[in-house]
Amino acid sequence: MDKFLQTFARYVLDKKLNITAQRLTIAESFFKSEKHLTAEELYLVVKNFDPSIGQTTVYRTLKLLCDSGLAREIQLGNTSINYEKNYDTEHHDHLICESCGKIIEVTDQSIEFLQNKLAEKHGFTLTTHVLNLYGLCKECHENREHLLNNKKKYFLKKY
Amino acid sequence: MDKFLQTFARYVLDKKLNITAQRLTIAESFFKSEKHLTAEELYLVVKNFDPSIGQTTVYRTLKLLCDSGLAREIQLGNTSINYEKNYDTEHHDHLICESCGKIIEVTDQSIEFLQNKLAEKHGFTLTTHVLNLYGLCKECHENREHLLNNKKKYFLKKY
DNA sequence: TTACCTGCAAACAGTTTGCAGGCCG
DNA sequence: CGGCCTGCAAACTGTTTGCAGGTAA
Repeated sequence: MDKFLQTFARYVLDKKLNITAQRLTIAESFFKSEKHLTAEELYLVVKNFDPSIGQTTVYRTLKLLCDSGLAREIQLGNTSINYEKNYDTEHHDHLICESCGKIIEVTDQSIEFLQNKLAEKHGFTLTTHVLNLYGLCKECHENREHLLNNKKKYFLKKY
Repeated sequence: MDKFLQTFARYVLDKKLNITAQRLTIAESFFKSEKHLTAEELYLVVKNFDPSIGQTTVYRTLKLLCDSGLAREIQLGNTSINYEKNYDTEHHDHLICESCGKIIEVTDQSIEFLQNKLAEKHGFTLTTHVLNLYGLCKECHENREHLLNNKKKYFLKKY
Protein backbone atom coordinates (compact mmCIF):
# COMPACT_ATOMS: atom_id res chain seq x y z
CA MET A 1 0.00 0.00 0.00
CA ASP A 2 2.73 2.46 0.95
CA LYS A 3 4.30 1.35 -2.29
CA PHE A 4 1.40 2.90 -4.18
CA LEU A 5 1.58 6.09 -2.21
CA GLN A 6 5.23 6.29 -3.13
CA THR A 7 4.48 5.67 -6.78
CA PHE A 8 1.91 8.42 -6.63
CA ALA A 9 4.32 10.78 -4.89
CA ARG A 10 6.99 10.10 -7.47
CA TYR A 11 4.54 10.80 -10.28
CA VAL A 12 3.50 14.07 -8.67
CA LEU A 13 7.10 15.16 -8.27
CA ASP A 14 7.93 14.12 -11.81
CA LYS A 15 5.27 16.45 -13.08
CA LYS A 16 6.76 19.27 -11.02
CA LEU A 17 3.67 19.35 -8.86
CA ASN A 18 3.54 19.53 -5.11
CA ILE A 19 2.93 16.84 -2.57
CA THR A 20 0.30 18.05 -0.16
CA ALA A 21 -1.46 16.65 2.86
CA GLN A 22 -4.77 16.65 0.99
CA ARG A 23 -3.42 14.69 -1.95
CA LEU A 24 -1.86 12.11 0.32
CA THR A 25 -5.01 11.73 2.38
CA ILE A 26 -7.18 11.29 -0.68
CA ALA A 27 -4.79 8.90 -2.39
CA GLU A 28 -4.44 6.83 0.76
CA SER A 29 -8.20 6.58 1.23
CA PHE A 30 -8.51 5.51 -2.36
CA PHE A 31 -5.85 2.83 -2.05
CA LYS A 32 -7.37 1.51 1.16
CA SER A 33 -10.86 1.17 -0.24
CA GLU A 34 -12.07 -2.21 -1.35
CA LYS A 35 -14.76 -1.05 -3.73
CA HIS A 36 -15.27 0.93 -6.90
CA LEU A 37 -15.89 4.32 -5.44
CA THR A 38 -17.42 7.34 -7.07
CA ALA A 39 -15.89 10.73 -6.45
CA GLU A 40 -18.77 11.49 -4.13
CA GLU A 41 -18.25 8.32 -2.08
CA LEU A 42 -14.53 8.88 -1.79
CA TYR A 43 -15.23 12.42 -0.65
CA LEU A 44 -17.35 11.11 2.20
CA VAL A 45 -14.61 8.71 3.28
CA VAL A 46 -11.98 11.42 3.10
CA LYS A 47 -14.10 13.84 5.08
CA ASN A 48 -14.02 11.47 8.03
CA PHE A 49 -10.26 11.81 8.10
CA ASP A 50 -10.11 15.51 7.50
CA PRO A 51 -13.39 17.43 7.30
CA SER A 52 -11.64 20.45 5.87
CA ILE A 53 -11.02 18.77 2.50
CA GLY A 54 -13.43 19.87 -0.21
CA GLN A 55 -14.89 17.74 -2.94
CA THR A 56 -13.25 19.81 -5.63
CA THR A 57 -9.91 18.54 -4.43
CA VAL A 58 -11.16 14.97 -4.45
CA TYR A 59 -12.19 15.33 -8.08
CA ARG A 60 -8.86 16.89 -8.96
CA THR A 61 -6.85 14.25 -7.12
CA LEU A 62 -8.80 11.41 -8.71
CA LYS A 63 -7.96 12.92 -12.06
CA LEU A 64 -4.30 12.97 -11.03
CA LEU A 65 -4.50 9.34 -9.97
CA CYS A 66 -5.92 8.46 -13.37
CA ASP A 67 -3.21 10.39 -15.15
CA SER A 68 -0.61 8.57 -13.12
CA GLY A 69 -2.08 5.25 -14.19
CA LEU A 70 -2.90 4.18 -10.64
CA ALA A 71 -6.64 4.60 -11.10
CA ARG A 72 -9.05 4.20 -13.95
CA GLU A 73 -12.54 5.42 -14.74
CA ILE A 74 -15.21 2.80 -15.26
CA GLN A 75 -18.86 2.96 -16.12
CA LEU A 76 -21.10 0.77 -14.02
CA GLY A 77 -24.54 2.29 -13.81
CA ASN A 78 -25.79 5.05 -16.02
CA THR A 79 -25.38 7.65 -13.34
CA SER A 80 -21.89 8.64 -12.35
CA ILE A 81 -18.29 7.67 -12.89
CA ASN A 82 -16.72 5.00 -10.71
CA TYR A 83 -13.02 4.81 -10.11
CA GLU A 84 -11.18 1.56 -9.96
CA LYS A 85 -7.63 0.68 -8.96
CA ASN A 86 -5.53 0.15 -11.98
CA TYR A 87 -2.30 -1.30 -10.59
CA ASP A 88 -1.05 -4.68 -9.61
CA THR A 89 -4.23 -6.18 -10.94
CA GLU A 90 -5.20 -7.80 -14.15
CA HIS A 91 -7.85 -6.16 -16.21
CA HIS A 92 -11.18 -7.53 -15.12
CA ASP A 93 -14.75 -7.58 -16.23
CA HIS A 94 -17.81 -7.11 -14.04
CA LEU A 95 -20.81 -9.20 -13.19
CA ILE A 96 -23.34 -6.72 -11.86
CA CYS A 97 -26.48 -7.69 -9.98
CA GLU A 98 -29.29 -5.36 -10.99
CA SER A 99 -31.18 -6.09 -7.82
CA CYS A 100 -28.75 -5.84 -4.90
CA GLY A 101 -25.95 -4.00 -6.68
CA LYS A 102 -23.33 -6.59 -5.90
CA ILE A 103 -20.36 -6.53 -8.24
CA ILE A 104 -18.19 -9.56 -8.93
CA GLU A 105 -14.90 -9.03 -10.70
CA VAL A 106 -13.83 -11.70 -13.09
CA THR A 107 -11.19 -12.33 -15.69
CA ASP A 108 -11.57 -14.66 -18.58
CA GLN A 109 -8.59 -15.18 -20.80
CA SER A 110 -10.53 -16.86 -23.56
CA ILE A 111 -12.91 -13.92 -23.84
CA GLU A 112 -9.97 -11.49 -23.89
CA PHE A 113 -8.42 -13.53 -26.64
CA LEU A 114 -11.57 -13.47 -28.75
CA GLN A 115 -11.89 -9.73 -28.23
CA ASN A 116 -8.43 -9.18 -29.58
CA LYS A 117 -9.15 -11.35 -32.56
CA LEU A 118 -12.38 -9.47 -33.20
CA ALA A 119 -10.63 -6.10 -33.05
CA GLU A 120 -7.90 -7.34 -35.33
CA LYS A 121 -10.46 -8.48 -37.87
CA HIS A 122 -11.75 -4.90 -38.09
CA GLY A 123 -8.32 -3.28 -38.16
CA PHE A 124 -8.69 -1.85 -34.66
CA THR A 125 -5.84 -1.33 -32.25
CA LEU A 126 -7.32 -1.79 -28.80
CA THR A 127 -6.38 0.36 -25.87
CA THR A 128 -8.97 -0.89 -23.42
CA HIS A 129 -12.37 -2.44 -23.17
CA VAL A 130 -15.39 -2.63 -20.96
CA LEU A 131 -17.33 -5.82 -20.42
CA ASN A 132 -20.19 -5.57 -17.98
CA LEU A 133 -22.61 -8.43 -17.57
CA TYR A 134 -25.89 -7.34 -16.03
CA GLY A 135 -28.35 -9.69 -14.43
CA LEU A 136 -29.39 -11.24 -11.15
CA CYS A 137 -27.06 -12.92 -8.72
CA LYS A 138 -28.01 -16.32 -7.39
CA GLU A 139 -29.64 -15.02 -4.19
CA CYS A 140 -31.65 -12.31 -5.87
CA HIS A 141 -32.71 -14.65 -8.62
CA GLU A 142 -34.17 -17.03 -6.08
CA ASN A 143 -35.87 -14.26 -4.16
CA ARG A 144 -37.48 -13.03 -7.32
CA GLU A 145 -38.93 -16.30 -8.43
CA HIS A 146 -42.38 -15.30 -7.22
CA LEU A 147 -42.18 -11.97 -9.02
CA LEU A 148 -41.51 -13.81 -12.24
CA ASN A 149 -44.51 -16.01 -11.59
CA ASN A 150 -46.65 -12.95 -11.26
CA LYS A 151 -45.38 -11.69 -14.57
CA LYS A 152 -46.26 -14.99 -16.18
CA LYS A 153 -49.80 -14.77 -14.92
CA TYR A 154 -50.04 -11.27 -16.34
CA PHE A 155 -49.00 -12.43 -19.78
CA LEU A 156 -51.34 -15.39 -19.73
CA LYS A 157 -54.24 -13.18 -18.86
CA LYS A 158 -53.34 -10.84 -21.66
CA TYR A 159 -53.05 -13.16 -24.63
CA MET B 1 -40.55 1.06 -40.33
CA ASP B 2 -44.28 1.69 -40.12
CA LYS B 3 -44.38 -1.66 -38.42
CA PHE B 4 -42.40 -0.22 -35.52
CA LEU B 5 -44.59 2.82 -35.31
CA GLN B 6 -47.55 0.50 -35.06
CA THR B 7 -45.88 -1.56 -32.36
CA PHE B 8 -45.21 1.63 -30.47
CA ALA B 9 -48.77 2.82 -30.90
CA ARG B 10 -50.12 -0.47 -29.69
CA TYR B 11 -47.90 -0.31 -26.62
CA VAL B 12 -49.04 3.21 -25.84
CA LEU B 13 -52.68 2.22 -26.11
CA ASP B 14 -52.11 -0.90 -24.03
CA LYS B 15 -50.85 1.26 -21.23
CA LYS B 16 -53.98 3.43 -21.50
CA LEU B 17 -51.90 6.34 -22.68
CA ASN B 18 -52.64 8.64 -25.54
CA ILE B 19 -51.25 8.69 -29.03
CA THR B 20 -50.19 12.20 -29.82
CA ALA B 21 -48.61 13.97 -32.77
CA GLN B 22 -45.48 14.66 -30.73
CA ARG B 23 -44.99 11.06 -29.72
CA LEU B 24 -45.40 9.87 -33.27
CA THR B 25 -43.00 12.47 -34.64
CA ILE B 26 -40.36 11.62 -32.08
CA ALA B 27 -40.73 7.88 -32.47
CA GLU B 28 -40.60 8.16 -36.24
CA SER B 29 -37.44 10.27 -36.15
CA PHE B 30 -35.89 7.73 -33.84
CA PHE B 31 -36.77 4.80 -36.07
CA LYS B 32 -35.47 6.57 -39.15
CA SER B 33 -32.11 7.42 -37.64
CA GLU B 34 -29.11 5.31 -38.48
CA LYS B 35 -27.01 6.13 -35.47
CA HIS B 36 -26.98 5.88 -31.71
CA LEU B 37 -28.53 9.19 -30.83
CA THR B 38 -28.49 11.01 -27.54
CA ALA B 39 -31.66 12.68 -26.33
CA GLU B 40 -30.12 15.99 -27.30
CA GLU B 41 -29.33 14.86 -30.84
CA LEU B 42 -32.76 13.39 -31.37
CA TYR B 43 -34.25 16.64 -30.11
CA LEU B 44 -32.39 18.56 -32.82
CA VAL B 45 -33.65 16.20 -35.52
CA VAL B 46 -37.20 16.39 -34.25
CA LYS B 47 -37.09 20.16 -34.08
CA ASN B 48 -36.53 20.29 -37.83
CA PHE B 49 -39.85 18.53 -38.29
CA ASP B 50 -41.77 20.44 -35.72
CA PRO B 51 -40.01 23.29 -33.91
CA SER B 52 -42.74 23.45 -31.32
CA ILE B 53 -41.71 20.16 -29.68
CA GLY B 54 -39.74 20.63 -26.48
CA GLN B 55 -36.86 18.52 -25.30
CA THR B 56 -38.74 17.43 -22.23
CA THR B 57 -41.10 15.54 -24.47
CA VAL B 58 -38.21 13.94 -26.30
CA TYR B 59 -36.82 12.68 -23.01
CA ARG B 60 -40.20 11.38 -21.96
CA THR B 61 -40.87 9.69 -25.27
CA LEU B 62 -37.45 8.04 -25.31
CA LYS B 63 -38.25 6.66 -21.90
CA LEU B 64 -41.51 5.31 -23.29
CA LEU B 65 -39.68 3.73 -26.20
CA CYS B 66 -37.35 2.01 -23.75
CA ASP B 67 -40.26 0.79 -21.67
CA SER B 68 -41.87 -0.61 -24.76
CA GLY B 69 -38.71 -2.52 -25.56
CA LEU B 70 -38.18 -0.76 -28.89
CA ALA B 71 -35.20 1.23 -27.66
CA ARG B 72 -32.42 0.66 -25.22
CA GLU B 73 -30.00 2.86 -23.32
CA ILE B 74 -26.33 2.34 -23.93
CA GLN B 75 -23.20 3.93 -22.53
CA LEU B 76 -20.62 4.88 -25.10
CA GLY B 77 -18.57 7.76 -23.83
CA ASN B 78 -18.57 8.97 -20.28
CA THR B 79 -20.78 11.91 -21.03
CA SER B 80 -24.39 11.25 -21.83
CA ILE B 81 -26.76 8.42 -22.55
CA ASN B 82 -27.11 7.11 -26.07
CA TYR B 83 -30.21 5.33 -27.28
CA GLU B 84 -30.07 2.39 -29.58
CA LYS B 85 -32.74 0.51 -31.47
CA ASN B 86 -33.61 -2.67 -29.73
CA TYR B 87 -35.79 -4.51 -32.22
CA ASP B 88 -35.29 -6.74 -35.16
CA THR B 89 -31.59 -6.71 -34.47
CA GLU B 90 -29.29 -9.05 -32.71
CA HIS B 91 -27.56 -7.76 -29.67
CA HIS B 92 -24.28 -6.24 -30.76
CA ASP B 93 -21.08 -5.04 -29.25
CA HIS B 94 -19.22 -1.89 -30.16
CA LEU B 95 -15.79 -1.12 -31.49
CA ILE B 96 -15.23 2.53 -30.67
CA CYS B 97 -12.46 4.65 -32.13
CA GLU B 98 -11.18 7.01 -29.47
CA SER B 99 -9.81 9.37 -32.07
CA CYS B 100 -12.49 9.92 -34.70
CA GLY B 101 -15.46 8.59 -32.73
CA LYS B 102 -16.42 6.04 -35.34
CA ILE B 103 -18.49 3.16 -33.99
CA ILE B 104 -18.58 -0.27 -35.58
CA GLU B 105 -21.24 -2.68 -34.47
CA VAL B 106 -20.29 -6.30 -34.29
CA THR B 107 -21.67 -9.57 -33.06
CA ASP B 108 -19.59 -12.50 -32.05
CA GLN B 109 -21.37 -15.68 -31.12
CA SER B 110 -18.37 -17.30 -29.53
CA ILE B 111 -17.89 -14.36 -27.16
CA GLU B 112 -21.59 -14.43 -26.28
CA PHE B 113 -21.29 -18.09 -25.54
CA LEU B 114 -18.32 -17.61 -23.23
CA GLN B 115 -20.12 -14.78 -21.46
CA ASN B 116 -23.03 -17.05 -20.70
CA LYS B 117 -20.73 -19.74 -19.42
CA LEU B 118 -18.93 -17.22 -17.25
CA ALA B 119 -22.17 -15.95 -15.76
CA GLU B 120 -23.38 -19.46 -15.14
CA LYS B 121 -20.18 -20.29 -13.29
CA HIS B 122 -20.96 -17.49 -10.83
CA GLY B 123 -24.64 -18.31 -10.50
CA PHE B 124 -25.73 -15.22 -12.41
CA THR B 125 -28.82 -15.01 -14.55
CA LEU B 126 -27.98 -12.54 -17.31
CA THR B 127 -30.42 -10.01 -18.59
CA THR B 128 -28.07 -8.01 -20.77
CA HIS B 129 -24.48 -7.06 -21.22
CA VAL B 130 -22.28 -4.31 -22.54
CA LEU B 131 -19.10 -4.98 -24.43
CA ASN B 132 -17.31 -1.93 -25.69
CA LEU B 133 -13.88 -2.21 -27.21
CA TYR B 134 -12.03 1.09 -27.22
CA GLY B 135 -9.05 1.83 -29.39
CA LEU B 136 -7.99 3.29 -32.69
CA CYS B 137 -9.47 2.39 -36.03
CA LYS B 138 -7.14 1.52 -38.86
CA GLU B 139 -7.09 5.02 -40.38
CA CYS B 140 -6.53 6.82 -37.11
CA HIS B 141 -3.90 4.33 -36.08
CA GLU B 142 -1.93 5.05 -39.22
CA ASN B 143 -2.34 8.80 -38.87
CA ARG B 144 -1.04 8.62 -35.35
CA GLU B 145 2.07 6.66 -36.10
CA HIS B 146 4.18 9.82 -35.94
CA LEU B 147 2.63 10.81 -32.63
CA LEU B 148 3.64 7.49 -31.19
CA ASN B 149 7.15 8.02 -32.45
CA ASN B 150 7.29 11.31 -30.62
CA LYS B 151 6.21 9.59 -27.45
CA LYS B 152 8.94 7.02 -27.86
CA LYS B 153 11.53 9.76 -28.16
CA TYR B 154 10.18 11.31 -25.00
CA PHE B 155 10.54 8.10 -23.06
CA LEU B 156 14.03 7.46 -24.35
CA LYS B 157 15.10 10.91 -23.28
CA LYS B 158 13.63 10.36 -19.86
CA TYR B 159 15.17 7.04 -18.87
C1' DT C 1 9.54 34.22 -3.84
C1' DT C 2 6.96 31.94 -7.31
C1' DA C 3 4.19 28.83 -8.95
C1' DC C 4 1.22 25.59 -7.53
C1' DC C 5 -2.83 24.21 -4.43
C1' DT C 6 -7.13 24.74 -2.06
C1' DG C 7 -11.97 25.60 -0.74
C1' DC C 8 -15.70 28.16 -1.90
C1' DA C 9 -19.16 29.52 -4.84
C1' DA C 10 -20.67 29.86 -9.23
C1' DA C 11 -21.03 27.83 -13.74
C1' DC C 12 -22.14 24.00 -16.48
C1' DA C 13 -24.32 19.82 -18.97
C1' DG C 14 -27.57 16.48 -18.95
C1' DT C 15 -31.75 15.13 -17.06
C1' DT C 16 -36.01 15.39 -14.23
C1' DT C 17 -39.97 17.58 -12.17
C1' DG C 18 -43.88 21.00 -10.91
C1' DC C 19 -47.20 23.43 -12.92
C1' DA C 20 -50.76 25.74 -15.69
C1' DG C 21 -52.89 25.25 -19.79
C1' DG C 22 -54.18 22.06 -23.82
C1' DC C 23 -55.72 17.94 -26.06
C1' DC C 24 -57.22 12.94 -26.62
C1' DG C 25 -60.83 9.98 -26.40
C1' DC D 1 -65.66 15.96 -19.19
C1' DG D 2 -61.53 13.78 -16.83
C1' DG D 3 -57.30 12.40 -17.00
C1' DC D 4 -53.39 12.24 -19.65
C1' DC D 5 -49.89 15.32 -22.38
C1' DT D 6 -47.10 19.32 -23.27
C1' DG D 7 -43.78 23.18 -23.02
C1' DC D 8 -41.75 26.15 -20.03
C1' DA D 9 -39.02 27.21 -16.34
C1' DA D 10 -37.03 25.78 -12.36
C1' DA D 11 -34.84 22.16 -9.77
C1' DC D 12 -31.41 18.68 -9.47
C1' DT D 13 -27.08 15.80 -9.92
C1' DG D 14 -22.54 15.18 -11.05
C1' DT D 15 -18.66 17.61 -12.52
C1' DT D 16 -15.72 21.63 -13.81
C1' DT D 17 -13.91 26.28 -13.41
C1' DG D 18 -12.71 31.20 -11.71
C1' DC D 19 -10.92 33.29 -8.02
C1' DA D 20 -8.65 35.02 -3.82
C1' DG D 21 -6.06 33.50 -0.26
C1' DG D 22 -2.75 29.85 1.41
C1' DT D 23 1.25 26.70 1.06
C1' DA D 24 5.26 23.75 -0.74
C1' DA D 25 9.90 24.01 -2.06
